[in-house]
Amino acid sequence: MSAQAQHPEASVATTPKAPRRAPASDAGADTRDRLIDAARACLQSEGIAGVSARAIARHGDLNQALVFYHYGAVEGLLQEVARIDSDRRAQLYATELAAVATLAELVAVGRRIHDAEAARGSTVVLSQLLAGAHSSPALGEAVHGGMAAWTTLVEQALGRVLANTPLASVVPIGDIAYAIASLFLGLELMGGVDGDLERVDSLFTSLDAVSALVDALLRSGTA
Amino acid sequence: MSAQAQHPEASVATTPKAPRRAPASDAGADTRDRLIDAARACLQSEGIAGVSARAIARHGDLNQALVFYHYGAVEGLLQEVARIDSDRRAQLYATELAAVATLAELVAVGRRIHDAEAARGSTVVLSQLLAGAHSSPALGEAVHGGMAAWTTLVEQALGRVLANTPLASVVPIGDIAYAIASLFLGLELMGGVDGDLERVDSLFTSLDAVSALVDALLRSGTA
DNA sequence: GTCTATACATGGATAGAC
DNA sequence: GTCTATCCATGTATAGAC
Repeated sequence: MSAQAQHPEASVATTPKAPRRAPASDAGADTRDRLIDAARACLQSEGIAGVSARAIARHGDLNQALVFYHYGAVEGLLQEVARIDSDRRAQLYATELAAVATLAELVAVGRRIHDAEAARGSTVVLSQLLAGAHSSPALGEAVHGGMAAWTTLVEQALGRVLANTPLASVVPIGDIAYAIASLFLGLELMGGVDGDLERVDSLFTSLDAVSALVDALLRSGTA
Repeated sequence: MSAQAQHPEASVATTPKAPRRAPASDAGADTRDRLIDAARACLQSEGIAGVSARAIARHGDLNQALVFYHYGAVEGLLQEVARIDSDRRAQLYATELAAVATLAELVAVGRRIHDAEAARGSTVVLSQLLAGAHSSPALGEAVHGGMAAWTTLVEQALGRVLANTPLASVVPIGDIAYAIASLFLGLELMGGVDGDLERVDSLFTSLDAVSALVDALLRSGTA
């Protein structure tokens, strides 16, 4: 994904050139959207190793040069994808998790989100971006924000679930939230390889039963 | 990572050419080992997106053409890396998990394995291979075997832990084992991005406490 | 803002010398 | 079995026309 670097680096971008990122202005906004979508599609079907300005352009029937005009380089575009997806995800999770008050509900929301994200293919995109982030600090930074927001939201929901419960002071909520977020990621990666769609479904069904049990125990231990 | 494919495909490899895989014979065995090591190092420091025959050669001070002579193509070499690492991992896990009889021991083994694998960098390699596997069925196949073996070993250990326990008939061992394996993977990916080494340590410490508690409950519920 | 054309670099893969 | 040299495909990035 990288060749040379005869770019003048991060100069101040004097006047009309190299809008390192979206100029925020009106015109070309549609093209930028199409570039984002194309990059996502490319990431999804070719993987991070198959991404290039030309490959992205193909996926959106766009001109290869537009990547450089609007984002300076392929990586700039990928960073933008990471940011946008992070925001969308944060909003989705915030909405879904807002009403969660029991473990069973948390599991149900987890399944719903997983199914929706898997169907949309956005977890594939995320895992590919994460793999790419390993060798690109800037991309890593762009992805990291989204992960942190994710973990925080799960943490808050967990806090609500366990509030006024004997477990509240025992269970390390931050750790568990981190584990849950990691588990989500791992499930996607595993699923991408073994192609076993029923596995995750079975897992969630098991968690349904277990969470209902724990909820009952919690209610009896509190009240 | 791919350009053209003017390779005669998987012909029968008449006589002296294109030993699609390691000829198993003596000579050149050392070179093959060095190629494997170089590929691993390359995967680790450049990521799947930065892997190429030339990049691999650089990492091992080898000649680029050797990749094609010994493995037919870059992907063949990566598949070999996946297989070898899978075998090593399966052996390590089998040894470590053999003595596990309680949840606390399982957690302790989990921490030890995670630390060892993280220190060695082999989880980074695995996650990069997994990302690459998404767009390469053959590589996916090579990686999948290792994951399955992994899950199976955890499953067997869990079975032993819960044997003669009220939970044995309630807990879906296969699902939990799959979740544990996924969690391992996810933790590595997360860690690669947020660079927070203490997080996982903290998580394992929490799990130590929880597992000890559950073990006590199990023992009192059985005996 | 978008396109075509083009420079230059890198990578896959092979032939042939050693 | 390993190396050098080489061909050709692909990719990055820019210049300049529209």
